[in-house]
Amino acid sequence: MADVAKRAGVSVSTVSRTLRGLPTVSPDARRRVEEAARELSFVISRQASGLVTGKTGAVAVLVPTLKSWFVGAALSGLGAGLRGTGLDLLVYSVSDMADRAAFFDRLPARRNADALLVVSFDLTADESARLDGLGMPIVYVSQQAPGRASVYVDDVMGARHGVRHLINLGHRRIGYVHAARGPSGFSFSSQRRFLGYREALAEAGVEVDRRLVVDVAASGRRGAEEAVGGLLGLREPPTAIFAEIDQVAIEVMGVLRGAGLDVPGRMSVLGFDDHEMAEWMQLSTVAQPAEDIGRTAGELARSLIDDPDADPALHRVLPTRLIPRASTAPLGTTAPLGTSSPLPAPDAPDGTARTRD
Amino acid sequence: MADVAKRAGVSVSTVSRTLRGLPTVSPDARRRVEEAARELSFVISRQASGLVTGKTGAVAVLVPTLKSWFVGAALSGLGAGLRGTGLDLLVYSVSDMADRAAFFDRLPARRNADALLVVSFDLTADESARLDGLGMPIVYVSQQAPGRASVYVDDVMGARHGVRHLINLGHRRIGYVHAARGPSGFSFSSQRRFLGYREALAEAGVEVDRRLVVDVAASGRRGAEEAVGGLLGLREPPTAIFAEIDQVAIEVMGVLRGAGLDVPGRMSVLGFDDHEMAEWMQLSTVAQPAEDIGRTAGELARSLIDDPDADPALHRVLPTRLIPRASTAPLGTTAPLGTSSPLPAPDAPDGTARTRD
DNA sequence: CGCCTTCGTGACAGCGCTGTCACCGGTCGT
DNA sequence: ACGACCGGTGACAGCGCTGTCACGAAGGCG
Repeated sequence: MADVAKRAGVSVSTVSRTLRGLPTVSPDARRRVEEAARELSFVISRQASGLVTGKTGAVAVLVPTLKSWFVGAALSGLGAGLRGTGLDLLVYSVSDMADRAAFFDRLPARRNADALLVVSFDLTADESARLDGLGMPIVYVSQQAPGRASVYVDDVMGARHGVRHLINLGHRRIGYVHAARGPSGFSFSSQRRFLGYREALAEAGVEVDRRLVVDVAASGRRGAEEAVGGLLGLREPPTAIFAEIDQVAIEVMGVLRGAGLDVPGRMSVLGFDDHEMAEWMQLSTVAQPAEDIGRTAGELARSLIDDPDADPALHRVLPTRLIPRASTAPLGTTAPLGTSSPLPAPDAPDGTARTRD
Repeated sequence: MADVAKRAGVSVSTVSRTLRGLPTVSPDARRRVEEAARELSFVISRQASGLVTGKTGAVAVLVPTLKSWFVGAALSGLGAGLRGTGLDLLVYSVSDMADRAAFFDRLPARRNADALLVVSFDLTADESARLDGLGMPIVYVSQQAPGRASVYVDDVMGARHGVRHLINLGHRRIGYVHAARGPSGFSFSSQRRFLGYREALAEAGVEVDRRLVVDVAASGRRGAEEAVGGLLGLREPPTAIFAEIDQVAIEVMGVLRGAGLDVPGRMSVLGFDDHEMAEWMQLSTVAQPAEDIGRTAGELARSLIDDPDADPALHRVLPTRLIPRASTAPLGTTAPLGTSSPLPAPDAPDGTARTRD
């Protein structure tokens, strides 16, 4: 910085003021400083400025994994939301138990970020208390925390709309497939989606049949085969299946088609998420705006950082959106064997939205 | 830190030494300091220590997107590789052109990280030069840069093995589907995989038929339909299709099955990546160890940071691995309509590896 | 024309650490 | 028994910035 000052013929104070965009700099000095800074490709050291301002210029985000579609999309939106704010993104991916203990023991985010975002992370009471003691703004993403800022999607409503869509198509026996995920995250959405399923059935006067509710035990094909097998083995099998997440829905579709059952002719399948793959597979699904969630969380974090008086317990609930594609159809429709889109010259309209609610 | 010192009854110097793990601290003092630090939940401020040591304690990673399976997996591995080193992970996701210009103009990573990892990012000459002038260690991931450390997979060999697998199954007319991705990344792998395809054919004495090589223009089903339609419309259509990436392979499978063509009975399909979805879909593929790539990159970065004498141009080439699943089969096999795994009680062995090379 | 205000600027302390140096007591070698 | 040595410790400067204060010059006012 001293170099820049010398080159521009001003003091370091003026350089600092210029580079921070303070108004009390003459146009002439400003120009000279900017030029000198460019020539020396000088950038301010966050470390040094942070030392005195007490700000780090970064937000930390704690995620249970980086290999999930949702986390990737949320981070992507978060990055977009932070752009132009000068805030950097510090990612702590904490999956196994050893990492986890280390993270909560050392709390490396402390003092190294201005805010912490916690994404889909199932916290123990101890961990939660530890974060509360952190003394920095926290935003919970895809989960709720009492008294803390949160951004999440209305999973209950989403699931209700999804199931209602199936009901409107004439389905009454609707299977539900829980996604058994690790112990580390996502349980908030999981519970709420199932609640929405039950509410939609109740609303339609359909009783919940526990035999129609199954778990995908393991990840991978095996679990889906067992779950679907269980459902099909019932005396009264379902005519539609609602899966908690798209991944499971896609596995279910694969298993059904592999067994020669046409989707949606013989079985409608509905997912939740709008995973990128859902479109490729023509899966009807309840979309959650993962990027918007990230972006919103970023904005919330920023307001918490900039404005100490901001309500630290602000909740933002984002809407879901039903996207009917070709994996759901009215009850009783029996499509030709094989599925919707023929080739090479498609002789049917594109499979999207073949019905409406 | 002064608080900790007071509480432990020692000087700040001793606290600093203890917390940094220097050996010249008596066991007694060490214990007292650690206790005091825990009680006050004190963590060292990277800002302040960085100011004097010149290290930031973070590595920056530049990615073209966060919504790609590969990037997620690589970051995940990177995180694992960095764990225990005390290095934090700073993520710069730069996709659109405006961001990009801003990033390379301001180079925010400068002085805020000890090393920069550049993942699958197609750089212009100017950008490349700008990074070279950064004066910090750089590791290129999933791409090569002359004179710079790089970690990548042997795409050529991977594609060769994949195509050889198809050839060993008796296929001779093998289609190739390019994945048209954005301008921002992945072109390195793209070129190399196609090269491997051609090499494998040459090796087997099969001439490359340009009509068998198609592009998926848009993302989404539409592009795949056109590509597959083009292939099937040929006088001599292929009997197998090799897709540059799993995403495209899965779309291709969906289109084929949607058109009533059995996979692999009528058409074998092979992908590249081993996207998580590939297993769910029983897609044969050439796996690239995305997490290992990330981990290796992290190790490389660390060695570059710790050891100034380390070769800044070290290349690490990781192997691919062919994973035959149920989407490829010997030429001439005609499976029953519908695919491999029946239900509820599977009466055939699991579809994995129905043949070997 | 002298006074007060405003604007632009420079000097300087100090943010929380680390590296260096000096120092002190005890142990070892001769 | 004496100096050399070493493990353990504290004092202190200084890393690169920012915030505060003081100051001179220019402009506005009575």
